[in-house]
Amino acid sequence: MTEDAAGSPAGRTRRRGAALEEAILSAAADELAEAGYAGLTMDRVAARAGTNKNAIYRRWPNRLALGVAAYRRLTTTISPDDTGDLRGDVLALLRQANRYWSSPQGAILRELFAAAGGASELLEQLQDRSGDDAAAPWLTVLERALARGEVAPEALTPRVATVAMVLLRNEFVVRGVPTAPDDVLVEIVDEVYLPLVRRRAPARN
Amino acid sequence: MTEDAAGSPAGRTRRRGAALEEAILSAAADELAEAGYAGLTMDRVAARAGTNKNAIYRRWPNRLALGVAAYRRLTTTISPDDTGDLRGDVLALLRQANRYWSSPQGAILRELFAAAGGASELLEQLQDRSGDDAAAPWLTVLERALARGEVAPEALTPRVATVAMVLLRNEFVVRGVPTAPDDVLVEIVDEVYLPLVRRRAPARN
DNA sequence: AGTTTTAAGGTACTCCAAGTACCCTATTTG
DNA sequence: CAAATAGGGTACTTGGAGTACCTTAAAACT
Repeated sequence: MTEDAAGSPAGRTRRRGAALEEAILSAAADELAEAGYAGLTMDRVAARAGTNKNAIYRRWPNRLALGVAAYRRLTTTISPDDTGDLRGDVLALLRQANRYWSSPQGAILRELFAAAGGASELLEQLQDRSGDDAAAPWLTVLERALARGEVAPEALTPRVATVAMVLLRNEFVVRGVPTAPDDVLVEIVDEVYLPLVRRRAPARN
Repeated sequence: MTEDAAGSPAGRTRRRGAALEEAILSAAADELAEAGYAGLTMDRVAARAGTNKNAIYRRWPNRLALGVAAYRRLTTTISPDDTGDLRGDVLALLRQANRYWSSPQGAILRELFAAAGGASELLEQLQDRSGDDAAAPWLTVLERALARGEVAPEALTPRVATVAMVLLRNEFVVRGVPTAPDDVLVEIVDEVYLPLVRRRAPARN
């Protein structure tokens, strides 16, 4: 939470450019955090930033674009634990993902995904958290496991590496659960992910 | 497309109950098909059904609920081909799914999913097409393959059976593509699905 | 048949928020 | 110091969801 209206508009020099943009984004992020995307209104963002809607619309074409931009500053990075074995690492990562999507921030992310509904330019900006970039920790975990001989080398592709995460996201999208029960995570890991990535008999065909 | 306003309101006996409900749903489905969920307005549905908003709100609590109800009558069922081998069956099924999600109906489904955004009661009603019911054709295909000795028996669970479909849906949700390129489907099948379901070395742990 | 109850029809309204228009003024640029 | 740029203030339009309320047709009841 930053300061509310940044003091009385009288006693402050008029902000421009980057400074104002900062203030708007910051206000929008605060509003997002408090009320979610559904509760993000342009009037309130303007008021909170101590400016008006014009200044916002000069920078972002619409509410959604502002929402996406503001979301990016709520974001934290995740790093994979090292539990010493593949199953432990994978479960840990999946639990992190589950916690994130269950968190208020995760709820906002889901709202934005829903609102973007296929607008790829905007979805791209959200991908840091769930798209290709999110493959990195999974690949890290698999690399460690590969060194220990636990996985097949073919598993080291983004498509394969992120399967567990994708399946988990599916729970949220399709079932609308607020949080996925832990046994679902375990099931995903044991029934799908481990059998998939572990060293396996050479494919016929 | 059914008739537009069902004749002049004067020359018709006043409809009630089921008959009216039918007319509303039918009008809503037509509107959905023409304008998508985004373009579905209560006023227009009412006008098209030759009634008024009250009659609608007496039956559905809000626009989304009406949209979901109307969607269900746009829906067609899919049946798995039998190409004779597992890879062919799976690819065929996945291509069907891709075509569906790329179709206008698929676009509507995606809009509704987005608008429902976690309202489980409504999501449930959409699951016929993408949730557990959709597992049935995959299980059928796997059963056939099991009989031929192509897959491991552990693969016959909904979670495992639907992995390919879930991965494909993910492409739509995360990337916002209007349609998934065929090589993505092939990749999903060859890199993930087949290695997963095929008879495999017993898991160590 | 007449009476009561139920639900449809008609219409007008409130409410809310997005996006726009305009004009005035402070700041920067040159 | 002038011109150009961009912020501030404010009021407005638009559009659609949801509501209120009254009138009237059709059922249900007796």
